[in-house]
Amino acid sequence: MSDIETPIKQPITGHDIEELETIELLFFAYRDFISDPDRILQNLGFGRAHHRTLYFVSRNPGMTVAELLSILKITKQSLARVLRQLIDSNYILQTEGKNDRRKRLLFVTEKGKDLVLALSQPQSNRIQNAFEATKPEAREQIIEFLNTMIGSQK
Amino acid sequence: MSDIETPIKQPITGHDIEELETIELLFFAYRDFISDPDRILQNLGFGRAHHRTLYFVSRNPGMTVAELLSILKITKQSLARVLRQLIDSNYILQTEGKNDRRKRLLFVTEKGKDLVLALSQPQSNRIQNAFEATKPEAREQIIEFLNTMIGSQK
DNA sequence: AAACTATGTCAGTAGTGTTGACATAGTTTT
DNA sequence: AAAACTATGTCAACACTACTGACATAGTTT
Repeated sequence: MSDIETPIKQPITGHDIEELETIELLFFAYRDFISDPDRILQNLGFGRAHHRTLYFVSRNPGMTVAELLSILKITKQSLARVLRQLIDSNYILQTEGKNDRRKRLLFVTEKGKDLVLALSQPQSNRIQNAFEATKPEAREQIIEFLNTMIGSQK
Repeated sequence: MSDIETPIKQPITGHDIEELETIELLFFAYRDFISDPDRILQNLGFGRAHHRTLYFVSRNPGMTVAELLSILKITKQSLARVLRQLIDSNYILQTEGKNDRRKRLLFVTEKGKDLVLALSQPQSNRIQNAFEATKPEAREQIIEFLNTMIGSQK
């Protein structure tokens, strides 16, 4: 029982030390990557969810609410507030589907497009700098690495 | 004025299209990367903040609360709740600093170590798979890429 | 007409984060 | 020794993002 309260004084490590260090790297990289647009969003009273929504709609004009939900992997109720705010403040607009009038097709407005570009700019710059710090041949490999990180694990 | 309500029907793009695509890739990669341990945490009633706390303490045994705060970049009050829960449920323990008795040195317990390893395992596997999908020479470049992503932007 | 689909909304709750204020113990400076 | 500073902890109030479950409406498919 004293066993349970013994402090482990050595850093956790193991055979997969390189992977552990990469976990850390990913945490820091993502934290800082996301911090750039956060500052802009704060002035607008928006959060990260607004950013993501705006981003994916801008990249997939005319996408439906259901498609957006499946990309973001959040619930309808979580998206609802965010989407409402973006529509009410004229960053996004909805049109009825032509074939299926139940569907709401999502588009960014000019205002929305401007915001997306402003939000993405610091992130683009950050990525560009990071690409420039590596060999040109490495880009493809980095993209491959990230692609393999995606999806459910076998 | 009708201008403001014009839907933008073309996907946002630009000269930095590769960077835009990488933004997306990073979003998906991080989302899925973090989803593995999320499932384990849920069963314990913990969240991501618990994971991060446990992780950094395990990697830096004897770190102080202040050091942990500056790594996580959150406020003392945010950490307090999480740290209290981890201490109360015996995953982390505190000892007084030897030189400075105001400081609280943080350690994981055996129980804490076991949990960290369980949480990190799927992430390690994911990273390992991703590394294996790339050329061996690319590892170094990927790490360099991630490192350059970190920090405040010039 | 019935069943299903896409979307929207209501109410309640959880986790993580914030700010500001204040308390206590211990250390450093004067 | 008193004053100032530091490390930590805690209280209250609040914001954002997510969740679940239930229900409503309009439109489509069977």
